[in-house]
Amino acid sequence: MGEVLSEVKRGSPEEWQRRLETLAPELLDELSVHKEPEKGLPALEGAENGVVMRFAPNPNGPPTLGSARGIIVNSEYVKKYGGKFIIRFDDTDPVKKRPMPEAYGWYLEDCEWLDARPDEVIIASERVPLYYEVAEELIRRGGAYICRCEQAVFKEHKEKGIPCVHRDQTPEENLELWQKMLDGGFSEGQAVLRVKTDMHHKDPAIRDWPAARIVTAPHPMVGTRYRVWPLLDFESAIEDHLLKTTHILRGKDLADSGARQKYLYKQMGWTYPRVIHWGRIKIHQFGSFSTSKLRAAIEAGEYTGWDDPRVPTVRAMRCRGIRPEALRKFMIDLGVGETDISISMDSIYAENRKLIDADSNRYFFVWNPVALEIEGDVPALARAPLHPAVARGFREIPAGNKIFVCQSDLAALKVGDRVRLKDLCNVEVTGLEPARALFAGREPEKKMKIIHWAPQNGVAVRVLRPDGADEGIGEAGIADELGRVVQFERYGFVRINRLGDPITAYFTHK
RNA sequence: GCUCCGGUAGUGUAGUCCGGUCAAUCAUUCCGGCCUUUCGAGCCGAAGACUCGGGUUCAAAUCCCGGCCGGAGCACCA
Repeated sequence: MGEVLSEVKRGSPEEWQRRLETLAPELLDELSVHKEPEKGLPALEGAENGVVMRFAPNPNGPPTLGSARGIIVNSEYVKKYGGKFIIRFDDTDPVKKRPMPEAYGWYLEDCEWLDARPDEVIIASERVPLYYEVAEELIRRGGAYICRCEQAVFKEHKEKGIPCVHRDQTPEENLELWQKMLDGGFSEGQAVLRVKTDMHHKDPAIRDWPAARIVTAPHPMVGTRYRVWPLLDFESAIEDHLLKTTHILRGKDLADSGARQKYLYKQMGWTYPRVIHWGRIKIHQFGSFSTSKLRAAIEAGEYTGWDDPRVPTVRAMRCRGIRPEALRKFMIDLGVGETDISISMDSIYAENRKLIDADSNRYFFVWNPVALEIEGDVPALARAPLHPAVARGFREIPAGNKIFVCQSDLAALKVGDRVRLKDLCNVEVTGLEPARALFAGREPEKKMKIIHWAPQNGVAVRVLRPDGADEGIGEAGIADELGRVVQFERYGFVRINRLGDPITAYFTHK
């Protein structure tokens, strides 16, 4: 080996290249081929013949940006490999994660908007009998038992790794107790269905886990039809089998579910889907978002609703003029890493800006307006392009000797300064309190500071931002842009959401 | 406490499985400059990273061991 290497060292690279050319030219080609990074999502193993994937939210509020990631990535894989994309509502807790009846539709709407229309929609609360069937079969096979330990007692058993007395009940006894649970022979907390795993499993989180419990409170969708409700691991395990799910994308918080559910799969003779975990996502501008916390804040009146621009929901993004394509591209670029990530809205904004810039008409909006009197021959009408680069025509803005400018622009000026009023004329400042100026020519001059302005009879505009609100005056044409995204020059992009006095716009981004 | 999973520029991300093409990709952000009748767009340029320590090897971001840091689970929540 050492000999070979010292020989290699003696030759020049060029010499070796020549030798390689004669020996194996095909290897040389290989050298110059740079592995192109695969665009989009990483390949899924075992996806060659199509996939069945599901996104399984609890409908206790509308989709957030976190949900959007799940919707987009799952649906994108289905687009990529063919197959089926399923939305499954895991709404099996009538109390602690009480579903919101409206939220089911909200999810479907937002999926549609995100270009992720599901091929199938499943609602767990409508399929409880299916879970009962599996429960009974599992009991018959000796894979589950009715545990009547008090919660705290079982917890101790679990920590110490010792089975409780109920673990040895025969299937017949368990079947009888199960029936008693269903029939109302037990009250809440008195009995629970437990899946047998291994009380000596080294990870305590895996030991005999609960599969179903008694809840007597009415469920918002099915009322009091059921008094025994499955827990997530049980419901989800069964559904994934019934739906023939091939790949599960699962948050790291559910990382133990696979290990737990595999005991059930083994007992039932089912094949477990492939699982990919991903980390938690946080957004700088919003922090982490839990639907329940949001719900509480909205109910407390801290926000105007689920589409308040300060809130990280898909509907809020929609109202702010974020395009679904921007969200898709962004989420797909994130990939499916297991690390927890903390991202900035700036990246989404940058993506969105590329999409909306060419389509957005430009308008003047003056925030914190201050009146400016101009002496001289100011044109009565300004003609400004709707877009600086795309020929889409012009907007006409009444001007004249009295207009409005931003207080902050005025504050940066002093008497004697010359400034360009965009698309109108030049002026020379002659006074500040009150603000006065003198007409100073119509032709633009190089290097002159340029500010925008608003007409005396403009429309009142209120911009709601994630970080507050701005009020001011805009040109009248803004009223023609309801529902569209426009750019307020030198301010940023906004979506015109409501006409009226004032017109309400949601801030999109700079 | 027990168990599991991560750690590449400010933020994300590619590369890690199968060590050499990596003086490490792309995006975003930031900073210069140009251009522009917007502080938008565009163009040019710059800066910026392999968690640490050992080991294996001719060669380590990549393999092994240990430390540190971070996250998660151990609910009759999802």
